[in-house]
Amino acid sequence: MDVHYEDRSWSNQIEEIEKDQMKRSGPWTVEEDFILMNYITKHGEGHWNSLSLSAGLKRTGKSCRLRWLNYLRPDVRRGNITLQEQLLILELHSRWGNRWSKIAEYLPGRTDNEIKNYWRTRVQKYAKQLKCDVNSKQFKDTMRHIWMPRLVEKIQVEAAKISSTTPIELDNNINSCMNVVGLPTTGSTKVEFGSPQVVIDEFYDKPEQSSATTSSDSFGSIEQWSNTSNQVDYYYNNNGYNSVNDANNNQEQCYPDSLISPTGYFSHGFDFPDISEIRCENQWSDDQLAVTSDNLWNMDDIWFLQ
DNA sequence: AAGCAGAGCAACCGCTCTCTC
DNA sequence: GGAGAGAGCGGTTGCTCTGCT
Repeated sequence: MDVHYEDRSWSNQIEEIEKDQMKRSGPWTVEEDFILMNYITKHGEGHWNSLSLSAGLKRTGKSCRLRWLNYLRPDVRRGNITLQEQLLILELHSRWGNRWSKIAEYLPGRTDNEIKNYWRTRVQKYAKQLKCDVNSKQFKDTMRHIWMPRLVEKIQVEAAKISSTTPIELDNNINSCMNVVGLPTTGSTKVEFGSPQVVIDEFYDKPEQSSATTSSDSFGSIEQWSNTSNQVDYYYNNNGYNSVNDANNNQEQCYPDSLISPTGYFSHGFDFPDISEIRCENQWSDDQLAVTSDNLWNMDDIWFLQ
């Protein structure tokens, strides 16, 4: 809906301009979504202010951009944050803090807004329950020593379930596989089903002794290989990596400079510390530790904390 | 059934960064 | 190098939904 001011009288033009400047706010309507999607499909994204005007939307360019990026983009993934994604968020947040967009880069389809909301609603709530600051050492310790092992354990259980019941047809069902493990779908991703080992790696050197099957699609590739370890290892790599020698397979592997895992969960192995010690140190009660969302700290899990 | 509280999430705001002229 | 516009990012707000009393 192009507006040609030059075809009208001055008063009409001014009226039109004033009308354009009365920007709408609040929830987007289906019609507005449709207009925005149509316009971007035809003309592409960018230049949001002029896009808004040209498309005939009474929204600010910023608002259009946000709506597109967080909601209308075809590759936006909606729905529950998976266990793997939760683990990833905790890990990456411990490295980068509130760099939501950077964290979002590692969770394809998730937006920075969504991750930020997750952090604020779930993680900060949990910190509140523990009566400690989300940035405190106390809370970071809980994350590292209690929450993350718990997540890893749950991921292991899920992985075991998958391998013991239905073999996954990697070639035919790549997207659902990615959904099951909740792994990034960009770059090359390796997932070991049936054992706790899950590897996310874009430039990972394949262990020579492992037998692997690989499938790929437009999003990347996924590789399955035989079990050699009971550890859960998450290896990340991206551009600008450094190398770490892997003692297990005596082979050099590449790790990104920016992704040396601060918590250790995404490095080689991890330790399960004495939880009672941490609890004692921080004087946390069962109630404090047991009550939270995400089904991670329900009452059934109290045994774990004891 | 009504009222209330809390959770979840979409959208907005303000600041900063980047790019262009 | 500086100004202005556009874009991006993180923090905050406010609306809606759900569950509890």
